[in-house]
Amino acid sequence: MSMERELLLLGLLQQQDMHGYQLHEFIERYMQSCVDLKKSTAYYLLDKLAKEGLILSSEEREGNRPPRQVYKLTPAGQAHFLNLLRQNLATHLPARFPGDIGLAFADSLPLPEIHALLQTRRSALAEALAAAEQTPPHTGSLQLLIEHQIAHLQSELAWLDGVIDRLGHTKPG
Amino acid sequence: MSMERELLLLGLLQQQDMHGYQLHEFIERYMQSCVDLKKSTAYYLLDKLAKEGLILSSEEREGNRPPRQVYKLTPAGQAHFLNLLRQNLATHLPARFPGDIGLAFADSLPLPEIHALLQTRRSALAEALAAAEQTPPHTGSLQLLIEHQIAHLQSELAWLDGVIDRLGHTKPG
DNA sequence: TTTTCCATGTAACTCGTTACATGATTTC
DNA sequence: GAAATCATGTAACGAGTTACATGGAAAA
Repeated sequence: MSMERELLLLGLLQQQDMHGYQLHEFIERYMQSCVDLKKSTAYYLLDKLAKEGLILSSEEREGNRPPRQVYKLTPAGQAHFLNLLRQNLATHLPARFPGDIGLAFADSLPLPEIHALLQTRRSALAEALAAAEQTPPHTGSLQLLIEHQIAHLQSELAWLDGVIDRLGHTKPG
Repeated sequence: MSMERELLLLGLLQQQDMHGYQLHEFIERYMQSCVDLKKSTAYYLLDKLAKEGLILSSEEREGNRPPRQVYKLTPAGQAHFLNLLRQNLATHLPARFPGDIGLAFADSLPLPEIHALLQTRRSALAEALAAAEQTPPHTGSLQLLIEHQIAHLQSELAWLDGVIDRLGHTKPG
């Protein structure tokens, strides 16, 4: 499993014991900006971490709800978490921009069409930025992620505007 | 196959007929900022595109070199390419930041250590930026990708500096 | 009463990577 | 003569997704 997903699950469990459903819900709600983790994948990974001895599960039940597997870090898990964390903090992972591929081939379309298409992209981007800016403030480190997202989207928007601006006065190749 | 990889291969072949080795080399050299495509994967995908009738292969040989499969777009491939291109240009694909996961859990380490680790990350980031800035200018649209990369890395660096700055005067939670 | 929520999981599948195999050819 | 380059491919593997199955409880 990728080091990010591993770090994510161990990190959340290090803050608080949780069951799979709960973990997935939290990630979807508050961390969709940095990870995308499907429900089945979450369960699968928790199983795996348990088999590796990094977390322990214990069955709990509350009222008449379905029983849940609550996970907690083992000492080995805690140590592993800290190592992953150090590695993650010390590393810069370059981001990829799949949207650039289209730009690389934009010459294949007539200028007015490129312009219209990029305007559509711009709208989507601006909307994402507005959504991020309206996110209510969060506690501690989660707030950091939101601010990062905003800073990034602002930079993207400025860049895209520059591209659109220059579209008009390009010499045909 | 993901729409980006498909667009990438069709787009390159639309500009010029090429064989697998050549395609892979070009991508590695000039487009590593937006895609990572392994050699075997390139061959595999070309096969697949051929089976789908989007490209045609013909064997060529030059001197005593090993024979090569040179690919060219079919009319269907050309049409498909244009559709993918339109879709790509009109869409904003949100970027993910796996480096944020570590930040979300940074409270688990003592402040001086976080500081040191983030300084290491900063160095790597600054180096990537310097490398991007020293890239010799390219023709047409490829230049766009480089400029995007630079703008993005500058924004990332500014943000990271802000984070490091604020590290000192955080109240312990 | 139908839908949504809680809670977990399995089986089949796709995508992509790794590692390996081949073999001639040019460069050191 | 050894290493790197050109050129293609296969087989095995791994990670992750999709679609599905289950079943009670709460909400509409």
